[in-house]
Amino acid sequence: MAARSYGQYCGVTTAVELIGERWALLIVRDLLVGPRRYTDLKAGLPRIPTNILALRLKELQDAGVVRRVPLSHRGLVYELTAYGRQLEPIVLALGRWGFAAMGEPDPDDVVTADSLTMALRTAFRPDAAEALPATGYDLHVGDVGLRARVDGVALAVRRLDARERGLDGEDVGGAEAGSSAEDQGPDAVFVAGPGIRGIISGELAPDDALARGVVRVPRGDAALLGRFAATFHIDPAAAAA
Amino acid sequence: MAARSYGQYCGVTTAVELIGERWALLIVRDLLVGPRRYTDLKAGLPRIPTNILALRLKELQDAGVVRRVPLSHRGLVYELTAYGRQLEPIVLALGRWGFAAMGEPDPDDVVTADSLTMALRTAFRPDAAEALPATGYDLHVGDVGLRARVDGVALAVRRLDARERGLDGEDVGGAEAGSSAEDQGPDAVFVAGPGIRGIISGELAPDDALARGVVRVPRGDAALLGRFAATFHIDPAAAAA
DNA sequence: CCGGATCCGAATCGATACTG
DNA sequence: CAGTATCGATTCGGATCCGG
Repeated sequence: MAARSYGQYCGVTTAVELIGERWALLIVRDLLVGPRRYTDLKAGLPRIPTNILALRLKELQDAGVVRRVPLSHRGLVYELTAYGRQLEPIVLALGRWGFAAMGEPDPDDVVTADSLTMALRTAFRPDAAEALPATGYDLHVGDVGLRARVDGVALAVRRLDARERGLDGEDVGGAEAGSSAEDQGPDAVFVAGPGIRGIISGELAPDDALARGVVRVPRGDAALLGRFAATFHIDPAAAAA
Repeated sequence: MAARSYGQYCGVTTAVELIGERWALLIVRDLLVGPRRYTDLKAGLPRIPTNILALRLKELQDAGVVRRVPLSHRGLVYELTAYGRQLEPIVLALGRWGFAAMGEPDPDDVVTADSLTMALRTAFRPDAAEALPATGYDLHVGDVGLRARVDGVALAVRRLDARERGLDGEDVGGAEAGSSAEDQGPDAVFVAGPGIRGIISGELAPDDALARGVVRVPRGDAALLGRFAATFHIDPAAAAA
């Protein structure tokens, strides 16, 4: 028996031996959003030591959770195996559970695109979305920008690139440059804000104005905020505040 | 920010900070079966260092997951708070996930009463049980003895005490001494066996005969084995072997 | 830049001994 | 029973370095 084994023949014990080491489940969280290169993972986990990231990736491969895929062109990505993808409901449930214990963010806590994407998936209520017309939302939290498209019971979240994020500060909703062909612009744009922070579990405060928070719905009506709240299970009172 | 924090404002990160330390989730697993004293936990986690157990219990209390309750008579127990109990579906799902990766037990792996109880809860299919008449099963794995009573969609598992476990070796099913008033004796008695090992994720092999495994249904018919397999989602072929 | 490997001090874990 | 105290063994964190 390995020296560091828990010494029990049990499913929970086995699971914890596979994905219970420090940082491992956060790597899985980011890979649940999509395949990622080594550097992407490092950027998404700013405080992970590089040797630990390399070690965990090896261990997760040995565990059959992660696969290393060379890219046709050059470079390589890590992606979850089918077995690893089975962790999705568990990670989402853990996120929901942990969310309830979250207080105010520490001043130098960070919100990453992948953690925010998973937070949206966590909060998404397909049953609430099903009754509504398809809607797109842009979310800006710190320097992360995401576009969430809700359509029937489906949720699609993608990152906004630098051009699309160009619309910040006071002219939110004005610029339209970045919208790509297959993906119409958002029906609403949210910036930081306490209500948003509530659901998407993230607020980054690079400047004071943003820290105090704003929720703006520049291209739709205020009812969109309520729809957003219902779809993502925000406390509407907090969102309205 | 604490030096050891992951530095992210995210539900998953928060959850992992609360219950991601080594041994923590296994303490939660055992407490999901019921309140336990310090020495019970130590016995259920044979390889945990005592200082780590003490430290984790403090951390879990600070996290609001565990509560320390003085006993009226003397001594004290640890129990989960309502927030801690919300981890049950997550721990069960993790157990199911880890179960799929379990190979043969290491020779000195151990099966504890609490891990076995949680394994039964993990494998239990209320929908399969619902159609069946109420049935009791006694399970003997190594020196752990449990009585599982399946009734409608409910599953109740309790430990057999030393007297009740007295029926081992060749005279399994013979002795009836220990059955208490409110809890009729079992309809079937299972001893170790490969099929059993399959579901309940446990085999301890104190002697060779037991290691090779036996499945016996002394007081019912063989159909009980199939019923057990369905209710706890065993591979019937493996169970029959 | 990407994908790590290496080195070293700091923090944590594990084993054992001891105590109210 | 319910833990502390101590100390060596591991692991983690931070920084630097390296080959493609």
